[in-house]
Amino acid sequence: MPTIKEVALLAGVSTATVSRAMMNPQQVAEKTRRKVEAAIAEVGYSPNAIARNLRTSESKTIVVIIPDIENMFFAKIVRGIQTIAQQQGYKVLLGDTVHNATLANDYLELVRSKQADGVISLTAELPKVLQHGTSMPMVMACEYFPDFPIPTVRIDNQAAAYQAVKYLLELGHKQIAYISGPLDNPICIARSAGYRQAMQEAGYSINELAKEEGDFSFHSGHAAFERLHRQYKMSALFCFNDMMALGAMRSAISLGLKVPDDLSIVGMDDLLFSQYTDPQLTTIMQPQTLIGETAMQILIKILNAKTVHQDNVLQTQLLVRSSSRRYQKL
Amino acid sequence: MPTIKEVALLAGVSTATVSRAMMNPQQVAEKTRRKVEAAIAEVGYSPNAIARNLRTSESKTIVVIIPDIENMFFAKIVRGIQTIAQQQGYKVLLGDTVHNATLANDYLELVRSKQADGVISLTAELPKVLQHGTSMPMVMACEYFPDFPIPTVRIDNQAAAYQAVKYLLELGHKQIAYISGPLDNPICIARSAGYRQAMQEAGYSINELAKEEGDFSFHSGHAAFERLHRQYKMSALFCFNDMMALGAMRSAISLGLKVPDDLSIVGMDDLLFSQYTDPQLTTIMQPQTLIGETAMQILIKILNAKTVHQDNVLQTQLLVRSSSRRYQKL
DNA sequence: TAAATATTTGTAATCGATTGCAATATTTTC
DNA sequence: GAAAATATTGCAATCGATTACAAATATTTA
Repeated sequence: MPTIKEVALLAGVSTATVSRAMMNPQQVAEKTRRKVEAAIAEVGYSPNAIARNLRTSESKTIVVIIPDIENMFFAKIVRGIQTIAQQQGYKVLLGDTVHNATLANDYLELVRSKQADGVISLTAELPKVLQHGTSMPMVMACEYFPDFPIPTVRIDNQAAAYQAVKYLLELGHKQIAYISGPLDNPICIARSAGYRQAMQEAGYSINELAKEEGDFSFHSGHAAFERLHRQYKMSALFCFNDMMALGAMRSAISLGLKVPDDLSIVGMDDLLFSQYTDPQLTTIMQPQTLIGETAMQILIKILNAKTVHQDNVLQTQLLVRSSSRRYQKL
Repeated sequence: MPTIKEVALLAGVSTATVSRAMMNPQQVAEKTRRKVEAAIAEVGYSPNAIARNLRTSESKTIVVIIPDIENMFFAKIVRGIQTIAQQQGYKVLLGDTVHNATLANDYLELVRSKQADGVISLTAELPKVLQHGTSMPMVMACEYFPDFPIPTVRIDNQAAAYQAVKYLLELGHKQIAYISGPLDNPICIARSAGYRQAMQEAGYSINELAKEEGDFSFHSGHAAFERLHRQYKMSALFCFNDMMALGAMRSAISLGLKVPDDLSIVGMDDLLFSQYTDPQLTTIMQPQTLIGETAMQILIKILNAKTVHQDNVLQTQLLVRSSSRRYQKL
């Protein structure tokens, strides 16, 4: 790999001039610049970004930490991030943690070690960060830590769950079960609270058997429904995300239930596929692209001005499709 | 951010010793090492990887270039790559190109500029590489350049398509249409050849109207089928991937067709969802995890030994499910 | 034409680590 | 206890760029 020195030699100038010809073309004379450019082309020079970053201590790169690349929910968010990043000249690198906090730390390491300027985390599985505090430029999207003040972009999880359950109640359902994500996850705690709020407002008591835990994956939704079906008689089901809702729906159908006649299902997210399954999935839509765009905009502000932005809460919307219907006695 | 100097000062040793205490603990005395470790902990030191990489000129990071993060096909491949990478101490960064060759080049730049040691490309949209030749450590997976000898992991695309179409022919279908990906894409060219091979072997001529072009996305499959349906009367459809097959299936159903009674559909890939749609999708399975694992293993060999490995062709398998059935006169 | 000013270029320090070599300290051997 | 062998440490060069500052050159002004 040719270095700046070889270019300088060939062009008959100093390395400083070569560097300037690339970084601030206007401050080097037309003629010299052309010589430099020719030399660059001739040797096929490409600057060593490592050396440059070491000197300038910025990499114009940000890292997005994703808990599970197989969950389609994150795809659109990433696209939103990319759109803004590209406009502002930032590269976006994705790190898939496979739900593994150690791996997440490896990606944070990229920022600590100056290989990236900031992080957007789509996962809350970040143990060490908490200990070191919020020292690095970082934005959380979707997930959040209730007690640490990291800038966050998210929805009102409790209100969204409340809306979903309220909708089912208004359809006349009384036995409403739900499939949660990991129980210790803040957004799941908030959504559970929304469920309870709606049920209690309607005067119904909370049955512990009406709840099962999943991990947001299709398979966990499938398995959770099988357990639910054995332990609790329900006419409606609310799932904390669409992947699990789709899994539960498949499970219900293969257990001989008709959706929505025997079981109404409401999910959350609004995935690409959710409107194309049979039946089409009723769901609480999250503005995925907007979440990504907003997160990146906030991160850029932090990087530029060190401004600390707080919670951004975006709107959700109930999309009624054909996986839910009015309650009917069986 | 504390540097190695501050650690050295605090521990009362030289920076060299601190460095060695981290890189080769066995060559520094027990007592000194403990002093250093204590100092590191006290100031919260974390080595600047940029500086380290500059000196060692390796980053223990590889980049995976993905054409479209919304296409679930790539998720499992990425997982396969990660599994092996992690075992070997490599970090994996993903770059989503959104089908954009310029962005792809940005990611290749990471390797040229020594921020990453190598690339696995899951896309063939890499114009500049061709000009510069295959100078960097690189493996292609799934896609390939027919004329440039980059180490590749892939399936036999022609044989796979042949197998799919042959299967439909054996079911008695004669009017078999197909939805291709981008027509200039090498794997699409190979799959088209497989289609033609099967049709011609069976003694059928090729009807140009039996073909439509998509871009591997769900929506393009949906749109392509609407065009096909207007221009060609078919009893069976082969799609070059599952995303398009699922889109086409939805389109067919919403046009009032029964699958598989009126139309048999065969896809390719075997996505997570493919076995859970209604009807379940018959497809040619690609060994996604294995593709990823193999690609990473080859890349590691290249990085270590500079060995040049050639084409690796992996096995596919026809998975017969309920979206296809024997031809029946209507 | 000389002085003043502006433009262009070069010199050398710097970013934060790693590492070859030399210097020093410790242990072993006789 | 001295010499030899070995283990530990430090000095200083180095990786490949950027950039403050100074020096050289070109341009304008009087």
